[in-house]
Amino acid sequence: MTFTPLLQSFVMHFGEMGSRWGFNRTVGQMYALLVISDEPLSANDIAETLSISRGNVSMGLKELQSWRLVQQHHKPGDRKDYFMALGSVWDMAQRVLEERRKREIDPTLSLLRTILLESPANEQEAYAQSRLNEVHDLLENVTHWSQELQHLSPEKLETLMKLGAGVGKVLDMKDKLLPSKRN
Amino acid sequence: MTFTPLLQSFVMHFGEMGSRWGFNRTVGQMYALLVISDEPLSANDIAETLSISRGNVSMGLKELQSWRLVQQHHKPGDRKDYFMALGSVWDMAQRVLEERRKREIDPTLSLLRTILLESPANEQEAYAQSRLNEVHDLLENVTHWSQELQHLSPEKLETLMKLGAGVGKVLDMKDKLLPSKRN
DNA sequence: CTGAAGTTTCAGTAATTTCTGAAAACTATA
DNA sequence: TATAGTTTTCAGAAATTACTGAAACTTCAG
Repeated sequence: MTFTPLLQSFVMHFGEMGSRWGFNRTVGQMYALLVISDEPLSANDIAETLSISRGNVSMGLKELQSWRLVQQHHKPGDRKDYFMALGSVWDMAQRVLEERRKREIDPTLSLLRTILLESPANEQEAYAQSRLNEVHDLLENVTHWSQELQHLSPEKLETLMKLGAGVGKVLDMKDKLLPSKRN
Repeated sequence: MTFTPLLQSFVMHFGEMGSRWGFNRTVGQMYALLVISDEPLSANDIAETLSISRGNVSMGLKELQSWRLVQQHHKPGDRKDYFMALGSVWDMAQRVLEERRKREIDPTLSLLRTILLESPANEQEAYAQSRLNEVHDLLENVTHWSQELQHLSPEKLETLMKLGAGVGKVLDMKDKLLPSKRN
């Protein structure tokens, strides 16, 4: 692929942001490259384009696969592995959110559960537990919610987003129309 | 404050997770400590409890203040500064989300805007732009949405979360009942 | 104005993370 | 089975990030 300055600027930026998004610079660059490439790239293509070592590319691809953000692709009569970014932008966003939930929230949630099972040894622990209980409930809510949203179609999600704060009104409406259900 | 093993385990865990949440280990520990403490702590209290240097605490508090997660607090007749975690768990969550949006999404959004203003120099750039355009729209949607959600009351937010995927049905309902509005 | 009590800064060091490149391990073909 | 093309691994080097502690700074009371 031709790597013009315009494309380069995006790839480099994404590398910088990468660390904030949970992966390192080169992994960020690799992913950006795959996203904007109109054809699958081999590990060598990537290493050359970004001027990074072959070994680094191999590790980076492994990481991107663990995030399930890239797809492997084979060309007939060619032994090399080719890679491309996963489907739609929505798919990508879902993957990133899901993986981050797994890495950032799940472990904390499980620790909180065990902490909350203990009976408090003193005042201070009792206070801490009450605080942690709130955190636990919040994280659990967020987790459930994000899991359920994943089952919504992209169109519905878009409607929901466009609705924005208007969702408050819809909720009021629901309460009036469906008083049978709890909540 | 008494720093029992139970509390310690949480503080240390939060330190480890800290890096995934956008701040470093000690900042994570400091924040955890403030969250579970029932009284405001001085910088010295923090340094001692966590066995870290006074200078590090000073920098960490500065960072937590930049996230607007801690509040300064003065005791009458005492020149020391005391610190406590910000209000409710919801407030904390909002702050973290907002700050992360600023750090993770905003810069990318602004770069995407400038890239999309350029006219594509070749096939490859045209393809890249179409892809980046999708990313741009998604990020913009997410940004607007999260901003609007911040204006919803905690109770409404909780209702929305508990609703989960059920929100899809409510959206259908809305379309039937309010066919006048677009979307 | 002085000095005691406190906070912040920052140069240097320590710890951690990332990257390289050569070697080992695959894998398909002959 | 040998071998050529390819990918993976991983020890060590390089780069980055975090932490310490002493010095500089600030603030306030006397």
